[in-house]
Order: sequence, then structure tokens, then C-alpha cells
Amino acid sequence: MPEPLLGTAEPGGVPGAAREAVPEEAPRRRLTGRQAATVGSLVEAAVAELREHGYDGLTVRNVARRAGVAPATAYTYFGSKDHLVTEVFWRRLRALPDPAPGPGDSLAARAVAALRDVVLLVADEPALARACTAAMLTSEPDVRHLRERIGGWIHRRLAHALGPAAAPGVLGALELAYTGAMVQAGMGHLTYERMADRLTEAAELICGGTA
Amino acid sequence: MPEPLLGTAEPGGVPGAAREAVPEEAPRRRLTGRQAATVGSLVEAAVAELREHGYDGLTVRNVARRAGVAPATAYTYFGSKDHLVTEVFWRRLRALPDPAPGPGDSLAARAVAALRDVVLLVADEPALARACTAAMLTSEPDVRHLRERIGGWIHRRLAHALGPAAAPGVLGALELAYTGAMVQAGMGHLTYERMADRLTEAAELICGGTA
DNA sequence: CTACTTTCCGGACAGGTGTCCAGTGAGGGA
DNA sequence: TCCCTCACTGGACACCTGTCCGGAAAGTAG
Repeated sequence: MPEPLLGTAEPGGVPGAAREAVPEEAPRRRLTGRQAATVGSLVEAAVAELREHGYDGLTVRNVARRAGVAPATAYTYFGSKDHLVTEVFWRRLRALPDPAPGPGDSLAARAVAALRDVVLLVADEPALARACTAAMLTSEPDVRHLRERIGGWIHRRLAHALGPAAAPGVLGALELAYTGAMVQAGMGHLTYERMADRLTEAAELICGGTA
Repeated sequence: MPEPLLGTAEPGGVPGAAREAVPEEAPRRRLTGRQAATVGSLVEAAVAELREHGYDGLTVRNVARRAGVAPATAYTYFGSKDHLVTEVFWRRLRALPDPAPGPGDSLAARAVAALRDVVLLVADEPALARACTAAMLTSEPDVRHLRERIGGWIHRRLAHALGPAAAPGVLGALELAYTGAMVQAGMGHLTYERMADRLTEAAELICGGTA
């Protein structure tokens, strides 16, 4: 895997520095306009393909064809099929607004506000949601890296919602419940809506004693 | 997929009833002695292969070779690689003893007793554990079916441990936390031991208000 | 307009997956 | 004893994955 160049663009990507003697941890240069357009069309095509054929039916080659791009080009930016669909999820996450402030809310209410949107983010597109869940659980390094970003993002979102006063165990417990909810929903036992309710209930139990 | 004959033998498989108009849901006849030996050796070989090469390095053909069996034979019993390694986990689960009674214990203590063993079941073989986690999250019908069995098994174990008096939401929340713990541990953020501690903490929070 | 770099193409490649099927051989029943 | 069933064989198949590489094409100078 020759370091898929997709650093999920973010300020701070060293432009020309940090060369040499560091085979791993790629330079992660930013994407030029054309490159960004290419990965954008790849992501869009992946979403379309996912809607039509689901995760198992998705093929990197088909996504590339749909995006009007050669397969090898797709593999330039995404190290694997799973990396591609994880990126779909990650982009949706980042588009999510911050949880409503609600300063007077209880701890549980704040936790719910932070988590519920995330679960419902893809609720109306189960095929897409299940695909993302499946892809995110892979062991490829690219996916792993993105997953850690996502995990960190959620951790910060939750921590920020709870405020500094919350007991540390509460945060961990909520993250456990959140992960469980996403995975169980991805497996189709319950709809995402019902799972969001269940997660809400769990959050209230977890925060209950600490009010 | 021509119905892998592995019904994970269990009494109660309707013998001749419920026929017709149901192409799915195979007859699920039991395995003969020789068949059982074959699948047994396949499972053993899978474990060995998993220990040596991990999930990604495991090949159905290699497992078959190791078990002294033709690849096609392996596919007769297991519809996929993931089905095979999920079966590994399922067999270990079933070998687990019932949680210690402890009649005077708190709700949280009983929940922990029921869940902790399950998390620690494969704790000393991380490669194996991660493989099982990865395999179980697949969408193949065979895996799905086995997964539902496993989910039901855990549900009953938990429900039995908590007793009939426990609030229904508590059970759901614990299941969420358990799933989250297994998945997160499978991803290697924390060791299984530490994750078991975290799950314990979550269980106490969840049961705390309901004591 | 030319030279050079970066991006992308297209196609071949080595593996793995799951499927299929004609055929072999050992065990059980008549 | 013969035969027949059924588990298993072995190898070919279609398809997908991720990798590699020579060369076309698009941009950016000079």
C-alpha cells in the first residue's frame, strides 16, 4: 500500500517540510483542486453505488467507472474499498452541526443531544449506514487511521457536551453504549430510530446516578 | 450458497413440519459422526491458523489443507471464511460455565458476573479474539444466523443473571455496553482486560440507580 | 512553443473467494 | 457378496481485490 494520499485535508499539512528518512507517516500534502474534485466524485459515486447495490455489491472498479476515473486512480486515493466507504461516513460526520447548547439541561440531556444526531445521521439510508458500519470495522491501516480520527471526534464531542465536571467513567460508559448502538443497528436487529431511543435510555441510566 | 449443512446441532429442529413455500430455512439435519469429526477438525485447524497468521492471513484453503480435507468440503459445512471463524467463537461461548450464583449480590455485581467472563473468554488470545470480532460483523446469511444465536444466548444469560425484577431498559443498556466493549476491544484501543474493567464500571453506572 | 512535472489511464498480474461438478472410495443394507 | 449411498476429492471457473508500471494528457513554467 503506497500511502494513499488522502490526508482528509486539514490545515497543518506540512507542504514541503518533513521529507526524508520517514517511510511511514506520509507527508500528507494537501490535495490540489483537481485532486479534491477527483476524490469528491469518487465519494459521490460510492454513495450512489452503495444506495443501489449495498455494501457487498459495491466494487471499487464500478465506483471508479461511475466517477469517470480509472481503477488505479481510485486506489491512489483510497487504499481499499473499506477506506473509501469509511471516508463517506467521515464526511457526513464532519458536516454535522454542533449539538444544541441548552445550558440548563441535565447531564443526560446533554449526552443525548450529542449522540442522538450521530446515530440518526444515516438513519434514513440503512443500506448506506450498514455499509459504513461494516467498512469501519476492518483492520486495514487506512481504515484504522480514519477510525481513530472518528473515535477522537466523537470523544471530543461528547466530552465537550458533558463539560469538565462529569465523572470520567461516565464518558467511557457512554462511548461503549454508543459503539454498541451503532454496531447493533448496523446489524439490522432494530432500526436506527429505535436504536437511538434505546441509546437515549441507556444514556439516562448511565448519567442518572451522577446528575 | 447451497445451505451449509452446519445447523450447529441442537434438539428442536422441526423434523417434517413447516414444509413448502419456504425456500430458505433449510431442513437442518444433524451431523453424522464422521461429519462432526470433519467440522471439528476444521474448527481446530482454523484456530491454529488464526493463532499463526491472524484473521487476514487465514485462508479457507489453508485451513482445509491443515484439517486434511479438500477445500470444497470445507465449503460444504461453512459458507464462508467468516462463518468458519464465527463458529470458533460460538463453540467457545458454549463451553463457558454459568455465572456464579451469588444470591446476595447487587444487581450490578450479577450483571458483571454474567458479562465479564464473556469478554475475558478470548482475552489471552488477542489475535483470535480480533478475528472473531471481525468475522461476526459480516453480512453473510450464515454469519447473520449464528450471530443471532449468539446474541440470544447472551441476552438470556444476562436476563437470567439479573432476574425477572430488573427494569427492561437496564438489560438493553447492558447489551449495548457489552457490544461496544467487544467491538472496541477488537479494534485494539484497549486490551480485553482493561475493557472488561471499563465494562464493569459501565455496568455499575447502569445498574446504580436501579439497585 | 517547448520542456517538465504531476496526474491519470489502461491493462496485466498474483492472489483469494465462493461455486460447480464429474468422479472416487469407504460403510451400511439387502 | 454385491451394490448403493453419501461424504469427500480435485480441479476448473468467474469474479474481486490490491499492486505495478509504461505511457498519454493536462497543468505549469521558461
